[in-house]
Amino acid sequence: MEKYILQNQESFNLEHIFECGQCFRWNKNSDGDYVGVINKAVIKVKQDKEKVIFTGECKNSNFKDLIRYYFDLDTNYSEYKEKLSKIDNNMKESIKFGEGIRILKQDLWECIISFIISANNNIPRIKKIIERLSATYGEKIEFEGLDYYTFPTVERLSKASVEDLRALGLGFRDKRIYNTTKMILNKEVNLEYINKLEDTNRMREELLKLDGVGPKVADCILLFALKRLDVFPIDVWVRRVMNDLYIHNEDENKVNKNELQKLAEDKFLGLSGMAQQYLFYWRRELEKHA
DNA sequence: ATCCAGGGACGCG
DNA sequence: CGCGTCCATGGA
Repeated sequence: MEKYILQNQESFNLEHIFECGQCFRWNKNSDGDYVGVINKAVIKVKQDKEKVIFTGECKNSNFKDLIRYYFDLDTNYSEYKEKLSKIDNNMKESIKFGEGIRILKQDLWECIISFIISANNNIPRIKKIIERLSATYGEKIEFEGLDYYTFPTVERLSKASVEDLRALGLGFRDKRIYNTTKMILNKEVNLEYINKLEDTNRMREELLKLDGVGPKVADCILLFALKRLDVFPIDVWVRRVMNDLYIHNEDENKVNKNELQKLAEDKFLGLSGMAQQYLFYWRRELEKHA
């Protein structure tokens, strides 16, 4: 059993990190700890007061390095928060609410499949589908007496037929997952190449070739797997909160997407992805508890 | 029953 | 190009 402890880590709150919509495979247990799977490692995270304790099984890589990389611990989020807080009171409020958010560095392949599944779907169901996908095509790992599953590899998932996928409850997304898996397998779209690209728009261009990846899904992948903080994924929640705060259109559904994209770009100065996370979490949590 | 969910593909003008 | 429509599924 590996162990790593953080003391007085700035900007780190488990609820904020795991409930802000960026990831789907972390679940809170009865003790309030979160357990999740990163690559081939099952990790448990416990937070009390000024301490964060990571424990887990990790065979293929250095435990501490994996944690520091995945949780983006070498980035100072206080600087982001300071910059964004200066913009207006809305940002100040949303950051106060989600002060412990960090952008996880998620695996590109897993992120692509996960967000294709997210299309016209809700978060609890997205999580269930990804679990079924992992339990069926992933690798079983035992941890503290429970079974966990790695996210399936490209090779493994490529063995699934459209019908196999449909049986997992994917709905109309079955064909998209099937096609995208094939395109990645045969390097029609090369993930290693995308990972090496510098330019955000070149990256997006490549991602948009994949079946089921449109503007919103591409931006989520850019933000959550490729660390592009200058993108602004617009979903129903972001549209809602942006309309409430800045646009005040009678019908939020009629807010023009391009206009909204430009507004975010101008307002959030290269940190629109961070702003999007604070706003999304803030608006969605308030609605939950309303 | 009807609506909605972290949208995208497709066809049309 | 911009816009409407359809797409499976399950929970509210």
